[in-house]
Amino acid sequence: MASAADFSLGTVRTALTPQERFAEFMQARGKRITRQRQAIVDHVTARHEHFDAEQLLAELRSTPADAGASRPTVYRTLNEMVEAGLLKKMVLDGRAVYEHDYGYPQHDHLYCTSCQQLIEFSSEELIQLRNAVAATHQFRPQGHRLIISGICVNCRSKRSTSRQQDRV
Amino acid sequence: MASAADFSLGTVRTALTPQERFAEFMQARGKRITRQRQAIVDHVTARHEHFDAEQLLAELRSTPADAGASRPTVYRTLNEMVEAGLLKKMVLDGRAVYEHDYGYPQHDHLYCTSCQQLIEFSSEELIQLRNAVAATHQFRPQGHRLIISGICVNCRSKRSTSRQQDRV
DNA sequence: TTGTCTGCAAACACTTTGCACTTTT
DNA sequence: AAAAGTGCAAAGTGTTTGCAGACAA
Repeated sequence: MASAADFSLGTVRTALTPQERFAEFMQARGKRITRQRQAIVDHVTARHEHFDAEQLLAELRSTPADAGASRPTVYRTLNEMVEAGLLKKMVLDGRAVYEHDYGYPQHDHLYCTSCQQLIEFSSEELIQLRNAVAATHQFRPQGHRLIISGICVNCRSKRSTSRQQDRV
Repeated sequence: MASAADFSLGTVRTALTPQERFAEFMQARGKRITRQRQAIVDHVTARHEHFDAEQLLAELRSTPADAGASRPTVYRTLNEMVEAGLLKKMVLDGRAVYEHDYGYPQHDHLYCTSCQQLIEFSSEELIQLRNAVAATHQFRPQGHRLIISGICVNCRSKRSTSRQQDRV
């Protein structure tokens, strides 16, 4: 049977396309690649922004080509994509927000509480800090999530006009 | 009118007790200190662990002295306590978890995905890292949240017996 | 053909809200 | 007495699930 780990071309680049990886993951557990699942994976793969389930659902519906998918199917498929390692899920203001994970380097976020924009950043120091802290507590780290909330440049300037600002 | 900021005794220590601060906050906006609100604030203040709304509700109900409070009142009061700066709220696995904020130094968490335990830690370096990153993006930081998930010492040892491990 | 999917509607967990009655100030 | 609070039941979110018909392998 084929294995994704057999290849290793350089740094973060991965051997399989997200679609291939998904197919492999699904096949491995006897799940099928249906029209809906394919449409969802393709659509998500085509864009690199953060998004939530309802957004995706709406976009799929407005797409002429693929006939879209129902809400349950969208939610089910997003979960499968997270399990497959294609997407990473985070919870913001009560709803799940997804971002690409497969083939992307580890990173964290700046979250603008005024316009809800997520800005990515990576920090090698943070990883080291994380490992050091974990070691101190004899804790085995599996992952982490840092969200720095505040006001982004855009909102800082137009802040004077309309009252912005929300919870942290 | 009285102001909490008039005092400033030393480092992290605060002048008013949580109860006093809450009372001041409420008075300032014409809200009353009812039996229920008092019971909730007292109960929460008496313990320093992390907790969620349902837990608190159950504890209040099982407490003989105060007759407890209804679910809506518990939720309403928790929100008020967060607004008053007494509690900090974070969302974990779908529900809100609260911890003391007033008079406590900034800290972050290690989260055991096996037993759901939260372990606190503080890191001055993290604050600096945060500010440096924010500065790079001309972002005005208002707060941050770092959660390192993994397996705690206890679960690491008893891990062999029953299969643990969950999502990040 | 067989077993997995889909979509619908209903169920869910957590949290908030409308409203009549109660309580604090 | 006046204003704000409480509790109940109901409404809301966002997300999941049972099930009968639809479809991929």
